Amino acid sequence: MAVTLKEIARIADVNISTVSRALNDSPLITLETKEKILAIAERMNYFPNSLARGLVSHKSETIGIILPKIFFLQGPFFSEVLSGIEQVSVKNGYNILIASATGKKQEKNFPFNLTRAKRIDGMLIINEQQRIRNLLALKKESFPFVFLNRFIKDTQINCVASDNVQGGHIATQHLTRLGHKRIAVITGSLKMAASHERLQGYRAALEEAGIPFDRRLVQEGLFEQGIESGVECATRLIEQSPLPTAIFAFSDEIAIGVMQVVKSKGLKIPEDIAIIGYDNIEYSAHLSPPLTTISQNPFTIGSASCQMLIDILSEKKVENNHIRISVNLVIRESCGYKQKKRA
Amino acid sequence: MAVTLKEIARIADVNISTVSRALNDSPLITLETKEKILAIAERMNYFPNSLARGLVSHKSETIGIILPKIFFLQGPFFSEVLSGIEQVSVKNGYNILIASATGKKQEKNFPFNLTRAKRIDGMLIINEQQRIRNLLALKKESFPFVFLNRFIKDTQINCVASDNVQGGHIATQHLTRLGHKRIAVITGSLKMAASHERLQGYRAALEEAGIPFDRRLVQEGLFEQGIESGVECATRLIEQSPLPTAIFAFSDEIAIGVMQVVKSKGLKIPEDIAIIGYDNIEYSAHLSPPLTTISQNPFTIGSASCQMLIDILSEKKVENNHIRISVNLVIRESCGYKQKKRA
DNA sequence: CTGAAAGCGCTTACAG
DNA sequence: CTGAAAGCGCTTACAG
Repeated sequence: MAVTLKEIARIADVNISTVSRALNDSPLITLETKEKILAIAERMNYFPNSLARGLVSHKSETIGIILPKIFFLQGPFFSEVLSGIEQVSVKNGYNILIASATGKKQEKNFPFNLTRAKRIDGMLIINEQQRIRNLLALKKESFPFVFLNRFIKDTQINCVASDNVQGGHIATQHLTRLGHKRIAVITGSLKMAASHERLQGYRAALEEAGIPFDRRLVQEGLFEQGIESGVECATRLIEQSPLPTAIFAFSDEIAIGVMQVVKSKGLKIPEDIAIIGYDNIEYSAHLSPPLTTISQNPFTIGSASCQMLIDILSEKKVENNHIRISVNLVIRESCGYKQKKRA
Repeated sequence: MAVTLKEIARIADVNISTVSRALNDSPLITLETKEKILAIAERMNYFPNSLARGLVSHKSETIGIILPKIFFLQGPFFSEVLSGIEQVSVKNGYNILIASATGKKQEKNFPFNLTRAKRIDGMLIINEQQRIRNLLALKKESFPFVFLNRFIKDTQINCVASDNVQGGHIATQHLTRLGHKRIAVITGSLKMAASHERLQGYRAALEEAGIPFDRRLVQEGLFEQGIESGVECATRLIEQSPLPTAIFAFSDEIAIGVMQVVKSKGLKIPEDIAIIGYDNIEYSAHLSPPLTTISQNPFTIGSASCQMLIDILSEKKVENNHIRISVNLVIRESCGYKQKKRA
């Protein structure tokens, strides 16, 4: 029923190894036989059984994407990362297998359930919480992988991540340059490396501007809570006196919550309080006032990590295995850039 | 190097077929030998080579997800669908392979490149534009698949989709019940079935309310353009006289654009013009005024379709192979529900 | 350049 | 209940 090498060999009246050579562009075959065989294969709609092929070649031509939790799939950030991965993988003839590390069984068996099943050639791990122990197990098996969205100190481990330190830095610098001195910050969970790194950039920028760090201006929010979290934290900040003159939110969604609180108190943005966000979500340009923010490049995180993995799989030299993806400052109106310039 | 049945058999001092039986819970084995073998397998961190297993069992335990374009990955809708698929597939021990139908080669070879490669057992096709011809080819190969997010008339083809007719209907009905007679509508591309179906619901609701259909109140927008498209179409609508008293946008993003235009003209929402959206994106609750909208259930679309496919793969009876996922009306303030009730 | 054979790591009838 | 053998559909040394 299924079209196999055997079937094609029978029709072409050659051995199956000859058919295999024709299909694999082997030099060990005359152009004539090759063309005859390819014509037959095409006519029969032949496609190789990738299981059989993989069993002998030890390659599946598939990249595994390891996700922490399903909820990570939500939000435009991950979608963009996935798009980047997808573009590079398709271009290089690789398939993508989504393997969530969710569930007790999966977690217990990770990574052997994946490395030994031979279904994937390498993996891209998107997992803030991934236990280092697991990564070392992978390393010991010398299974190719790239860790996304967070840097591991171990230089043996390949990483691609957004430059959060830079992001925290340029956002804060933008505010200090506009003359702000009391700059509050609303982080994501302090369990996440991203929060710490951005905070590090924030402190560096303060120091450069000669502004002492004030712990009371730091509120710990939650990325998952988004707007709600922004409302809560901003409410606490607004009770302080003197008021902060600027608030740096570690996500645009948090910033949206902040804007709601600030406006509801009758304060003007940016005149009374400047606000800067992080992520440049689509809606941020349509807020009132349009939100100044940091734009990450999730697509590039995806494409760069996938390219690195494919380079490793094809045994190309990888010059730099700790790639930091730059972020950009997107200036709109919530920090009053234009106004100050004119003044 | 790799742990195989052979290796385990050698250590347990039995034949590899006995090892296979132990691992596969076969009744043809004594509890004693089974336990001995399982202990060894666990200690050695054995996991079966899924390629070899699949080659003989003719099952890959993998579900393919076919996407039209990478850009489809963006937006919360698809992410939710994917989450639903993921939850059901993980629970049933299935992996997910993402196979984009993008690229000339892929498009030309679809679906044989997938069905014949034996990498997947069935597929979920998320593809508004997917050519019917391809679906028939799949059907002819009797390859299991479910078509998502659109209904195909052919009852032989399994479909799971949002009830767009219902959505168009209840949104419009909400407006007619509030007394509106001039209800404009901004669709998505009329090339998309979703637009037509919602329009069908819109017309049905008008008819029920005894309101004649007026072609001039229908503007064709573009889902991809979102806010921009809403701005454009609303601008055209606002030039009409008499003005529509309500605007039904086929996406929340379009509705956001509409709100901007309406406000910029000095018109009040909902007093001068009521606005209703579609999708219930996260931000819609935080607009001013909060947007009344239709919420779809993308997670359920994903989980229901995946369950249907798995039922088919496990040869369970599928009672209904055309599943329509209901939508809900989310009443907020942009149509002035509360106000009218009080008045 | 082509063919015959071995083998990738499994499962599953077939003997016993 | 266990083992020996065949076979899934390929690739790739080894002969010729």
